[in-house]
Amino acid sequence: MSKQELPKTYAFKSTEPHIYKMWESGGYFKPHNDPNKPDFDPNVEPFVISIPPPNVTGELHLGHAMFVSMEDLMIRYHRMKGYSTLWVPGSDHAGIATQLQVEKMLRNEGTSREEIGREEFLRRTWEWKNKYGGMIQNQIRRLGASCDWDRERFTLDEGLSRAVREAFVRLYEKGLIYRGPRLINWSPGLKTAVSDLEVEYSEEPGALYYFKYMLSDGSGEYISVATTRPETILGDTAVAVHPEDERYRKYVGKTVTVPILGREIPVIADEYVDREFGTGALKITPGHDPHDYEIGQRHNLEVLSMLDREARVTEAGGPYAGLDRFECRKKLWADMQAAGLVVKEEAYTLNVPRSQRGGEIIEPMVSEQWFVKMESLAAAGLAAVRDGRIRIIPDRFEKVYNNWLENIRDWCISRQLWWGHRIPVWYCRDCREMTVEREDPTHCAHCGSANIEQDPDVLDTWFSSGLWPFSTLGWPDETPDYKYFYPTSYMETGYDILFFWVARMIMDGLEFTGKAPFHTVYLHGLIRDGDGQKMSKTKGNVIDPLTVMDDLGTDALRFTLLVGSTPGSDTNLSLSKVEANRNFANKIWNAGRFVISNIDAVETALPSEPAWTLADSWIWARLQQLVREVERLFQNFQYGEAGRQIYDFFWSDFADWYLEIAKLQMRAGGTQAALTADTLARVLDTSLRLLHPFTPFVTEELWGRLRESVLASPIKDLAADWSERLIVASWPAARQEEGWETDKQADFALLQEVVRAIRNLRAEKNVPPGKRIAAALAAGDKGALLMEQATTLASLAGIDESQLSIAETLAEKPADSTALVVGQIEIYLPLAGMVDQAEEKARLEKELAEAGSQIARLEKLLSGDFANKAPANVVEKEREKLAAYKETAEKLKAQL
RNA sequence: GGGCGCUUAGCUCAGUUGGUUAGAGCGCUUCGUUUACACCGAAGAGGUCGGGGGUUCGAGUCCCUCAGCGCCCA
Repeated sequence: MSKQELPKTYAFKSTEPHIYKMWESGGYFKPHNDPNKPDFDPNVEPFVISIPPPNVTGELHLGHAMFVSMEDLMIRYHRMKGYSTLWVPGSDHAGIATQLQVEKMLRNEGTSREEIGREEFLRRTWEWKNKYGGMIQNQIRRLGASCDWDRERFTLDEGLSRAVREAFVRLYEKGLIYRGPRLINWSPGLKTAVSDLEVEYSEEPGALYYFKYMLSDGSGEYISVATTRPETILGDTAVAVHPEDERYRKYVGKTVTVPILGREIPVIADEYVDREFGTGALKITPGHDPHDYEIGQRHNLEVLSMLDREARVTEAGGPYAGLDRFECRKKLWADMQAAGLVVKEEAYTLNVPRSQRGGEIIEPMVSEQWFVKMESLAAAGLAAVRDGRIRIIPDRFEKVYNNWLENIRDWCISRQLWWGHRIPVWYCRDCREMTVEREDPTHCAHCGSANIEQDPDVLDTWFSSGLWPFSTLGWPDETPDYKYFYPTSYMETGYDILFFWVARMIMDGLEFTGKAPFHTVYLHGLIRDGDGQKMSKTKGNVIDPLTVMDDLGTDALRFTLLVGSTPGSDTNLSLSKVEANRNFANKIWNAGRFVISNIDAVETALPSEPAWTLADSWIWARLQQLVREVERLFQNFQYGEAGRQIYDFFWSDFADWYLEIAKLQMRAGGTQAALTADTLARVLDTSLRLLHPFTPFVTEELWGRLRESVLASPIKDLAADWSERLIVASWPAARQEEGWETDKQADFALLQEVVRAIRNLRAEKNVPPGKRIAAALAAGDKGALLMEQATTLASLAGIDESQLSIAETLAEKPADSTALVVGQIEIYLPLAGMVDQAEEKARLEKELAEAGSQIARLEKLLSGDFANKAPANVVEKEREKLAAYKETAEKLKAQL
């Protein structure tokens, strides 16, 4: 018999690495049914998640910790349920972010990407990727992630690049990709176009500038116009008014003169103009404002570009050419002031477009870019959610999703960057035609010329991310993985990338594979600090998950994130919560230690006719109830609530009550001890299985020890069908109630009530904790039950069993004692010398008053419509309560 | 401007088919080192569930409305 000496405190630091290594090297993260192996069975249902790929050069933050914890929970649960489970890991090349990092490094070296050239820059970037790219994957391992690392993918891998190429060419061939000059969002700092989604709007104090647009006819009349960006006056090609605006009707069709430049531009009428805003007249700059651009299209206005790629004024700006956009604003306004064209300035809150990356002000401008036509793709995406092929959790996000897709605009996919998938388009210098092919061409497809050149731009990183669920499984090839594991099952990610990523994966999946890429989208919230503030380096409130894991353990961090969150809602994380859960991990450990030591102490085999005690039956009934609840909650994606219930069961029911009683039962020895150890082992086993998806490390470690102990003990049959490791143990099956549970639970609840009442009184009367006192109970028809539980009762309530008398009724009230009433049970504790009669009377009267008010409340309730209209079992419950209170009141009165 | 969410104990939050005495962790008070655990145990204090109205036998939970805070879209 191996007597293990387990440390008193759970040592997560030494446990976690060896457990993870055991799992990974043991192949436990791989799907048990692999389509690439000869014994593959296509009938086994797979369960698949593709990881939201972190930026390849990123560092672990709590957002990662959140999704890894959540997805690992989903994966482990399904693995234990017997699905062939696959979690595909990988990372994203993150075009802009990575390029910025490498450029920063180059700057530190005193050079730049322009200086070293494209080829060298890419070589350096790959070098950087190879050096830092593995870091985040190892940090994800520390979180316990059970993904199949052999299937790890990177968006710039050869296979995934082929997928990108295939997707682009297909869209192009279908006419869904086009190139053209359009108004796009330009990032002057990064010198690239960005998509609408990559622009964030922030409210900032600014000014509204009012000025005069003089009529060109020399009449001296003018239209007063307001703008927030005076420099764009240089690009104006019209002034618009509302067609029904009486103030301006007479000017429509005339022309006005652009200040300083002297260009004549028309006054047009358009319904878009808001008569209430500003002066009711709107300057139109089609080259630098999205709404103006549309108006310009409607009226065939000229589009002037008055800013270049660095946001400096172009030739179109005449004397201002070469000035920075903000300098120009100042100078032009000053000049206009001098020319008497200024009306006024007033304070105004601007909605400033800023780059999601870096925060600089974005300039709308016209540029030649590649776009994807979204209309048909969006319609398919909408349909998939509408008809239930895809379910979004929580469902309120379906509305957000619909709203976005219903108003979608074409997606600008070209980026003026070097790090990414290069656009597979070749331009012919001879015939000017484009060649778009799956394999790199050497000749123009139109004229055969070899004088061709590839488009210098790369694709938006999200273009490749959108293919992720199937490109990682081998698409466009029909690989065994793709055929078996695609479509995937859940897509779990933060709601902040619903549009960026989730919607695009859905559209791409439907377009390219004809299938929804997953059937369930589960969205989690953002992690904030303990006071609900967004974490940021400037605020200094960032919690580093690596530090938390170092200090408090991975299980504690995971449990905190999982239990502290509800779907779609933000989570406030504080270290005190993680500490509490570190304590929980320790509780699990110590309860486990206790159970194992008891199993090791068993010397007798189990009897053929088990005689379960009340406590045995109770804890078993509670456990089965828990299993049913957890199953129900998991099915409803309420992982947090499930975790909470397991926590409560384990700590309150199992550790606080059952373990204490088990100590007594073990003391009895023999078959009683064997039965108790058996129950301890069963309950611990099931608890660890339920907890494993939440806290994989401590449960795996402990379960291994438990299994060893059981196998080495007389109750070894219990573990006969256990797997070797908890990670692949079977998930506890929910069973139907057998009928006896309610009564046993009620009996045990009564025992608890009696114990609590006595403990309460002892504390109130300052009875020394160790002092065993006498007690006399008049228990009515509960007499038999309590007599049977006498030992337990005595032990838990600190009563000397030899001085405990339990009867149905007492002939006379024991002298010099204090009385307690629990329902129909009277409890007399002879606390000689400690009893103050007056105090005693006051206490009993207070209790009687309490009972009285309850009786009044319940009688009123039961005499009303409630008794007729509420369901019978609910009414019955209230009747029973009333009866109990009446009995209590009765007994209390007798005391007074 | 449109949409969504939140408002529950001093603090941070649970509470999803409405069931009548609203829970947890931390913090607080009192007591305690009995051979699983002081990262612990026992006992306790603490809430008109944001305001108002409605539906219902019954509302923290459903509906309307107001207020404050936050987020998304335009």
